[in-house]
Amino acid sequence: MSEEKSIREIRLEKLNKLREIGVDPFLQEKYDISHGSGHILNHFDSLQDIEISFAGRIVSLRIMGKAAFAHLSDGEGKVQCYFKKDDIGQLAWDVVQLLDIGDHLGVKGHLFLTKTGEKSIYVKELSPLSKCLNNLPLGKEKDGEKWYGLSDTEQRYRHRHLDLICNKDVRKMLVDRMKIVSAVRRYFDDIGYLESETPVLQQIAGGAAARPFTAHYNAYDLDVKLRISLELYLKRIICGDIPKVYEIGRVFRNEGVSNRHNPEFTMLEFYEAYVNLEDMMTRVEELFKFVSMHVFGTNVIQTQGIEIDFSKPWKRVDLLKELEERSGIKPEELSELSSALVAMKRVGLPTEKEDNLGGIIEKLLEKFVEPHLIEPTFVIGYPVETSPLAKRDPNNPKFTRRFEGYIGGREICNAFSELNDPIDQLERFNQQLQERAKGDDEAHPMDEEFIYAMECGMPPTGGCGIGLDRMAMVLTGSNHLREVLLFPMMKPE
RNA sequence: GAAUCGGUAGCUCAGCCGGUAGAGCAACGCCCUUUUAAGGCGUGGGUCGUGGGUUCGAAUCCCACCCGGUUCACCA
Repeated sequence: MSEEKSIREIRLEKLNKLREIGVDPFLQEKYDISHGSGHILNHFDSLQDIEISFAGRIVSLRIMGKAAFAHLSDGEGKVQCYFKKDDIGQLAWDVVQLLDIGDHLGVKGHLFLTKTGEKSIYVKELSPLSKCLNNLPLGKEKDGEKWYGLSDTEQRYRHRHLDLICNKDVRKMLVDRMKIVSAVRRYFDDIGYLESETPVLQQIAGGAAARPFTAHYNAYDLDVKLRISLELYLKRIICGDIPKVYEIGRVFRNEGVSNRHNPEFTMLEFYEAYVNLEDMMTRVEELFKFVSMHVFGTNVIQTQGIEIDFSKPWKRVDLLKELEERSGIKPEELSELSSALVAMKRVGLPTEKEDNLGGIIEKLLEKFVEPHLIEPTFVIGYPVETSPLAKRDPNNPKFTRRFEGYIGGREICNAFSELNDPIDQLERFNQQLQERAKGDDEAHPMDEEFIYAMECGMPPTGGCGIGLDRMAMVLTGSNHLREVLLFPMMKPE
């Protein structure tokens, strides 16, 4: 307000001056780049005597009388450029005076070493490629130590482009995440899976226990929900005799935000006919190994202070046995609701809200077992009440042929031998409806079309779901889901 | 939803036992033809998250609210 001229106004004036001398940065459509920053710095010696053209954002600028230095960043890395008035001429020198940190610039010249030994471009020609109208929070650093930058978390998430420009480690993590998703696709494509795209707008949001978002479709005057999982549609594709299918897609759950939760997140689900639970374990093992190798070039990654070698098979444990080992509660105690409640009380957990045996078992699992599942582990055999879409275990019909995979104490995947018996599936849905009637608004809804598809014949099938964001967290060693989400959910300012 | 910490210049922060604001970087001007956290001299820039209250006087104390971080709860 009281400021004579804002930075934006000053920069607009510079833009106009550039236009007056016939150098309009916004008229440029392209710039031929001979080498990227990595190539220039890594192959510096062999690039001597060659004309180099390079382009990037000005991230530092030092004008000294009749010469100037700037660092240009192409995102991957930055290269210093040297401008000397006598060599570039008056017009180009005038242009240099009108440059700012944040502008994009193209340069042509040859490589040389400065007095202090920095690999640099001796510029002969330059070409402004865009004008930055704002003051960018670009920090300075020396010897790896950083003095300034953008560190306010709120600003970083609200203005992610600034975060990407200013924070190299942030950029790397988000780029790694993109590469992870790409590698996941390649894994499934290579082994003959077909990628599908199923509806996001659904009338019955099933496949998981979660509150959905709702929307309204005007043309049909119809209330619709945003999907909470991919499962039921993908299994209908299996029923249509496409035997290997996967989808990577955004799902939406109307729940809170935390370190490990965002209302929209990316789910990977894959289904394969004629295979079972054990085959799904192999798939998960192979997938993590493949992705780790293709993104990081190694089977061994560091996450949360531990080292994980994905060339080794994951540990396999039985849910009830592991629970007994960690809590002392015997499997027999968990065969009836009444005895389970007694056991739960004995180990010091509140029992008031519990009226579901499966729910109790999962709660005990969460408290006693999950924190210990540091190395990659499959926990096998989940209760039938909380697994309405999984085949029963023939040896113990109160449990299912289902497993969850854990790394670093965090749930990574959920898989089962898919229930393909339509009679049983209908019963399970009816049980879920009873739960819903009792007030559980996350109980699974009835989906008659899904039942119909199954009645037409569904082959035995193995299926698995993986939260890709959580997978990216593990592989990048991040403690926060938001660090691997480009634009996490934020309340309006 | 609960506890707790925070919101001061474009950025990173200081000031907070009440006396209406400071630093570094960024910006502007001048000098400087191999600098690199370039340097030297000078200049400008803030409704101190929002709204109330206490007070002669509030960035500072009190209350409410907004936004964010962390931990917990919820999320099978």
